Amino acid sequence: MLDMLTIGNLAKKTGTKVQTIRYYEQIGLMPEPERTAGGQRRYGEDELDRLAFVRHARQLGFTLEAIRELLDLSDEPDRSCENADAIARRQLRQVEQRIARLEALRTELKRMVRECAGGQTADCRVLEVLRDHSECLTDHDEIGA
Amino acid sequence: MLDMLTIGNLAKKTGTKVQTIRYYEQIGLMPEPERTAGGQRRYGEDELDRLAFVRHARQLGFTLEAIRELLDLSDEPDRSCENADAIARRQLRQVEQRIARLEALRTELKRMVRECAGGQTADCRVLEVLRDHSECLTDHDEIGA
DNA sequence: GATACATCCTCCAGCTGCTAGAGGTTCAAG
DNA sequence: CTTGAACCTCTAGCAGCTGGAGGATGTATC
Repeated sequence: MLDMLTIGNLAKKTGTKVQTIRYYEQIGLMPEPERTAGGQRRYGEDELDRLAFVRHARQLGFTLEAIRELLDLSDEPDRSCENADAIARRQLRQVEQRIARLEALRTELKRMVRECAGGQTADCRVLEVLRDHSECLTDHDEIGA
Repeated sequence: MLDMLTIGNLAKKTGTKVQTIRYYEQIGLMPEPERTAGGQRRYGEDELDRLAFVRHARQLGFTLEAIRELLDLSDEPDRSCENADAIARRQLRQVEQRIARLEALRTELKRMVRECAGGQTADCRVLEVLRDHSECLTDHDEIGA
């Protein structure tokens, strides 16, 4: 019980909010930790490592579902790492698609901003381009990032 | 009443889902349209233009809040277009930040995938990197896209 | 022991931007 | 006049958290 962390300290060490940790527990991404007699959570090294893993994967843009898979794989050290590799490749593909899409947006936004002469909204290029899709040069058909 | 559109036809013309149009009405982004005696929505040109504007701005990644501002500006043709310009610039900055961030992720993911030798999960580079943040070369501190 | 007060607890609601479904009504064509 | 597609309202759900209310606990100090 010496090196046990409160949820607040665990949060600090991993750069996570307290509520987020409880949320991860609720959805089964983090295990139910030990509790004090009074019902407060206490965490050990294992949980610290696990949460660090989760956070790091989140920073790399993995979904919680993908992280769940990675954690499961990580728990079975004898299996082939094919699966983990596939998940990472999939993530890489998604990131590349998002970059391509955002680059198209950037082009269009830059053009809008560049052409704005700064007069009245009646002649604003920004608003005009938004009004008339046919003025766009790039493809940006899907919505979202 | 001749050239009035049903919600379904408006949806088709703008590439929007019917529910989404009703949602936009609910949050005040689209006006309450005329109704038939039986209570069905009927749309005219103005609404078609407005929805096209909204959809186009969404495709360019503007938030609904930003779109609301742009629509308000668009309704006041005499005012300076400074504000519209500022909104577009802000959007451009955000897109550029997201690109920079995703590029850092791409670098890291590529490295992970490249180094994976295809053995067992115990030695998997993908999992190892996720476990140990210090192995990362790039900054990717914020979460999300 | 008593007290103070930071931190913890659970539960619930809300964020963005839609999307889906249940259960019922209206419209237009034949 | 009947059929059937499209419409209506209402509610709930998705990801991934975040915040707050209202109350209990843990620890330091007196």
